[in-house]
Amino acid sequence: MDLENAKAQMRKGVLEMCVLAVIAGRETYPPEIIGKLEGTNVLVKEGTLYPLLIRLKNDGLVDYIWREGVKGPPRKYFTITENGRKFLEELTDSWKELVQAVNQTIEHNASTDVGEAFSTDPGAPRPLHIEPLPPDA
Amino acid sequence: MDLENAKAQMRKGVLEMCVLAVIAGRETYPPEIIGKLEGTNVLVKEGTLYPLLIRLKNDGLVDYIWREGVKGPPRKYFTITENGRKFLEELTDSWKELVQAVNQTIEHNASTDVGEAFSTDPGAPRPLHIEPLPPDA
DNA sequence: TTTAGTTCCTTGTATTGCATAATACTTTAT
DNA sequence: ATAAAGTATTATGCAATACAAGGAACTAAA
Repeated sequence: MDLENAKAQMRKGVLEMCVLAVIAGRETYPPEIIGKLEGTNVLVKEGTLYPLLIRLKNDGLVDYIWREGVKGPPRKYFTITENGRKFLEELTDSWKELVQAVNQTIEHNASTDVGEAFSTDPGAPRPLHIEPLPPDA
Repeated sequence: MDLENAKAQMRKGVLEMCVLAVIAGRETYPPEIIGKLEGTNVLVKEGTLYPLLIRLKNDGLVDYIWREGVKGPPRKYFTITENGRKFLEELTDSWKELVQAVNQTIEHNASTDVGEAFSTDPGAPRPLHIEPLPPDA
C-alpha cells in the first residue's frame, strides 16, 4: 500500500507555504529550516529544500545574505520580502479555504448512508434498470 | 505570480482522498463526483478524474458496475471497498495530522518578530559577524 | 433514417514539483 | 596533513494532475 506516498503527495502542495512561513518568522538558514519543520512533523530533505529556495529567490519572494557563524562554513541566511509576505498571506488564505472544503467533503460523506442512494435525495440520478451492461465492454 | 498554480498544487495531494470520500458517501458516477467537489470548491477535470478512478480500481480501493440511467448512455457507478474504507481512514488521519502541523507552522511564525532574531531564543544560531562574504560567490 | 445534440467515458502529451542520492566546498579538530 | 563535521549544490527520476482532443452510447427531431 502506498500510504506513505499519499502522505508525501499531500505534503508537496504545502511545502512552499511552510518554508515561506518559517522564513517569515525570522531570518534563518536551510538546515535550521529543516529542523523547524521536522519539529512539526513536516519532513524535508536538503535536495528538496535548496531548489525550492532558489525558486523563491528567483520569484522575488525571499532574499538572502551570507553570514559567518561561530563554527563551520558560512551560511545563507534567508529573509522574506514584501512580495513574499503578500504571497504568503494569499497562500494561507487559500490553504484555509482548502482545509474547509476538504473537511466538509470528508465529514459530509463520512457516514455509510448507502440506504439513501435509491430512496431520498430527489436531485440525485435515478438508476432505473438495476443490472449491468456487458461488464467487460 | 502563480497563486493559481500554488492552489492547484495544494489540491493535488488531497484529490485522491476527496474522491474516495465522496464515493464512500454513496455509490456515484464520475460527473456527479465532479459536481459534488465543485460544490465544495474543489475543481476537477474529467481528464484528471477518470485516470484517478482507474488507479483506485486497480488498487482495489473502489469497484464499479454499469447501470443504465433514465437518459443518456450507461454510467459507471463506483462504490468503495473494504480496503478502500480502511485506506480512506488512514488518509484522513494523515490529513488531520498535516493540517495540524501546517497550522502550527503558520501560526507560530506568523508574527514579524524580527527583533528577536539576535536577542532572545538561546537555542537559535548566533550569527557573529554581521556582514556578508562575497555576495556573488 | 439521417442529423444534430447530450451525456458519458477514454487517451495522449505536457508540466509541475518533490525524492533520492551523490558531490563539492568550507571550516575545525586531531 | 588528514579526517570529520557542517553547509550548499546538482543530476536523475518518479508521481500526479492539467490540458486538450476525441470516441462511444443514447435521445430527439427533421
